[in-house]
Amino acid sequence: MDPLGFEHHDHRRCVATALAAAQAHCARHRLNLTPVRRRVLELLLEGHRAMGAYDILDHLREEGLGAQPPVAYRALDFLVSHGFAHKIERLNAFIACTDPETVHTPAFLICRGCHAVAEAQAEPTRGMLGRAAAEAGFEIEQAMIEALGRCPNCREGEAAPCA
Amino acid sequence: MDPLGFEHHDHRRCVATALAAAQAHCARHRLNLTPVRRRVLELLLEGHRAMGAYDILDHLREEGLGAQPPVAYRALDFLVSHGFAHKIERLNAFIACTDPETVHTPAFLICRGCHAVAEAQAEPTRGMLGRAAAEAGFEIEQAMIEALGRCPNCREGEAAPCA
DNA sequence: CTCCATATGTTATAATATAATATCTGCGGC
DNA sequence: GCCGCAGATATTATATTATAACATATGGAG
Repeated sequence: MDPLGFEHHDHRRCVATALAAAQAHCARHRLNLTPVRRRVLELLLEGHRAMGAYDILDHLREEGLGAQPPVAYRALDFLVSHGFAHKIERLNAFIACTDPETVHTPAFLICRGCHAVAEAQAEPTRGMLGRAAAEAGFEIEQAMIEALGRCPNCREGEAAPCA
Repeated sequence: MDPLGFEHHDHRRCVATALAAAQAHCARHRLNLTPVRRRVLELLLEGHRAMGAYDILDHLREEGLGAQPPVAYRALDFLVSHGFAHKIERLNAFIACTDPETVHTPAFLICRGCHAVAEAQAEPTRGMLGRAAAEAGFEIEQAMIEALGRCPNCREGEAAPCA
């Protein structure tokens, strides 16, 4: 998929590419992409949507990769802390990062129709928020930006039926 | 404290003022500010920080206003849905709104030192996020912006000790 | 007074997350 | 080799956050 959007795409290929990239990144940075961690990332990439820790755990359990919550949470912690995945606080769910190589402040566009989630770039230290923080003397270290709304696909299906 | 900041202030007075304003607002809009709802708002205003639903519930229980989770959650739902309070997703906690009369997109500055939370104004449909959404054809209906960092008071206590 | 809408009370349980402890595994040093 | 350590995993138990479902009360409209 396009990292910014809701468009259709060659999904099998994007999973394989992202997984290979993650593996390469881990090799370069001496990170240990263990089978569980790798599989969780793969599940997130395949799902291509926000998945709960217990959704993940169900898959792991079926595959004999672990049956208890900490297994899923530890793998997710690893992925999140190294930028391979993000947590969507609004949904208590996790999603694969669309661009792990770039340090960025992600913003998420969450469709309330189909529950798809797109990742966008944000720049919290600019704009009104940055100004307000600067005025208050607050130092922003990390920001979470999640927008709820309608994706283009879901907007098509509704529209004004009046008249 | 000033509604937008981390400054000290006449707290007793700000609680009373906000509570009176809420009461007036409810009267004008035919909203039912029942004792539990009113007390929960007062607790949030007094606490002047993000409080968990179960923190609230503890107080209610002590005061004989309700002992089960739904009591707290229902009151919080009322307050949030009418703009008297906000939920901080990042903390799974709730905080009194500093400006219920103005329709706004709040952004929160959460201090990781003292856990104070300040409310700022944001404008999600402008800036990078708005542009990204527009490009993707996504319609933002609601946004949640939560920044983690250090408030001015906590920044003072640290600072570079080198040299 | 009755009906109805709204609010409250209560029980039970769902969903999300972590603490604490034990075990395993690979690997550098000796 | 094998000791000891660091990181990873496994398991048990429990904490924390949230809601479903249903029963009861309360106050105003007709």
